[in-house]
Amino acid sequence: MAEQQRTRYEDSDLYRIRHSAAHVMAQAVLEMFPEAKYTIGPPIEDGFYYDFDLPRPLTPEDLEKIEKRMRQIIAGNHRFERKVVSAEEARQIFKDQPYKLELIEGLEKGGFDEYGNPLKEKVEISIYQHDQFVDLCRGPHVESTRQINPAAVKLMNVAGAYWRGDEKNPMLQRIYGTAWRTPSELEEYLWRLEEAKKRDHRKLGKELGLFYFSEDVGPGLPLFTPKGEMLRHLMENYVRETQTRYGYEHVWTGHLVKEDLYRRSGHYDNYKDSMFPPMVDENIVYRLKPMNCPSHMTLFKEMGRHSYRELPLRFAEFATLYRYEKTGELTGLTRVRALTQDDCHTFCTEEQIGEEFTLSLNLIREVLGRYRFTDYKVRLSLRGEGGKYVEDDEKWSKAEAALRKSLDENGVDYFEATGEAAFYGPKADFLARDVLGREWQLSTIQVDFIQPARLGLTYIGEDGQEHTPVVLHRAVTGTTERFMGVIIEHFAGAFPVWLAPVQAVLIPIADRHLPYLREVAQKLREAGLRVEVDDRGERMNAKIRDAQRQKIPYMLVVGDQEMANGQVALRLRSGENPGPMSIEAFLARARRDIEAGD
RNA sequence: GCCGACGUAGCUCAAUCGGCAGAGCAACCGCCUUGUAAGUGGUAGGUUACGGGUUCGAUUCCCGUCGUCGGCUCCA
Repeated sequence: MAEQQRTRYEDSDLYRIRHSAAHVMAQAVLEMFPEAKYTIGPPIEDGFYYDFDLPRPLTPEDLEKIEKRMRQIIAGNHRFERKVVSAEEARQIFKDQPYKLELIEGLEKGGFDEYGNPLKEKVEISIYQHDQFVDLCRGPHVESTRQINPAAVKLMNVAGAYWRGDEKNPMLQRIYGTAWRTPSELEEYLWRLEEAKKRDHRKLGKELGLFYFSEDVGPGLPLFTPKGEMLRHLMENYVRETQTRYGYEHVWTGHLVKEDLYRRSGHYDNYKDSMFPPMVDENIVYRLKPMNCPSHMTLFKEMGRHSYRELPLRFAEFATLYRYEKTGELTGLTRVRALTQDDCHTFCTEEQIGEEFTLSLNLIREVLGRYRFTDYKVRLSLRGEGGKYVEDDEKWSKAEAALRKSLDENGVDYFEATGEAAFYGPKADFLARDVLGREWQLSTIQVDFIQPARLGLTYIGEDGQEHTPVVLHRAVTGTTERFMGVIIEHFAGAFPVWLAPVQAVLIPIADRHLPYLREVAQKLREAGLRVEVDDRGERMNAKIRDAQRQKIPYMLVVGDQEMANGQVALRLRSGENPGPMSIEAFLARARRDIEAGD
């Protein structure tokens, strides 16, 4: 996990190129819409954007025109001139630009950057001008528009975005663009996008016949086919067995909970809008369970008085939760309304936090490794400004100190992010990169000093007195649905043998081989393999083609020779052809591959 | 929820100006009995997402609803 020593993005050529391209784009847009109000336009990963307040929605044809005009501006070889100005001068320059005036006010008042984050140093107000276009900007830029390669710039799409990212603010139009040093870099980036599209789990999920969504059932509520459910089962079973080996115990706490419990835990105030609407029976109000912590804590309480000798107590559950995500937030399996968490709550003493953290960490490392996620980083998510965090400075600093200590003692490299904590405590979040370099938040370990006290949890300590336990919240793969989406894309649908819903398909060359094949299939099933016999009235070639497209790890072809010798001819989805071998030899090979995680 | 685009057969996509909705694959029924990525003939498949409006006539134009996609916001 060691961070490579390299130039920060902010100091790179690419950053300057993209930042400058954003200015050029803003110029082109302002020429097209002189009454446009322009706001901010920073470089981002792989490109840049600029937000505008425009008199009408942009069309794809507009983008083409803007892009064309950008190339002309670039060809003009205009210098980027930086100038430091006073707030007063800045206000004069941007007198018709209300968003810029708001930014100037922010800069003047002790300094906030364009994202609204407070700046540490006193800020100097600077403007950049090229050609006829002036922008309030900290820089840096390239020296001249000529340093932007016009053949390596492309406008991508238009999207809505709230001014300053606040949904109470007006909606602006954001144009996304990408810019690179050379056309071949641009080509490679576009290829990467294409590749990502091919791996899209929504597309592959349908092609591989794993899951569907239906308007009849409802948005964000996936339906899993037999193959999809097999995959779920394999995923959950693997984590379950691993957890058991690590000393976690599984509990089950159902799907409905009295709303009152969530009022006491604090979830109601924070999340009532993203819970499904209440179900009322006489005068009792129930909710579909959106999280497990209060249920697990209640179970802890109901199990009677706890001695310190019983701790740590680790309650794990594969619980399907229901969250009323806003319709616009739903995306395939990665954001659904019915989600199955591999959740765990560890009840322990303050002294045990370190050990329990290490246990969770080792579990997470093992599981992510098995799924071939080797590149991940850890984010220490801390509380930020704003009202959602429970007020109790002492408990927060204790939790934060405990988490930091655990991370340090385990030699984990981490970076910090304020405002990313849960309302009840800080988190260590694991962000894994998939083979295409995209980042996913998967595992999490959270330290909670708040909820156990709120819900009145106690144990009897060595001193005979009541104490409040600490709760560690922990998830490994996060949710089955989302993780399935991620691994579909990570493996491009070609799951390792241990995860493949169908591990082998048996293909006869002619119908007369079918009885023998069925015998072989039975043997393989008895040995624990998931196999299918392809007995359709198709030719072998067509069956191989279909098996390839289903990304089935092993194709076992049988003709007269194999049948005579009690063999199968193995073909792999890679196209490799190890050829005829005995059933035992094939089983040995399959066992080896499963063990190795291939 | 907000901004924008989109919604035609199970899938991928056609349909000129508003004039009888079409192809490939898949499915089904035959024939072929096959040696490592599509053998071949035929059949069937549609309230053009849903509801309303304009029109002699709507897949096409207008309005609304639902859903999907790209973002924003949110993510216990």
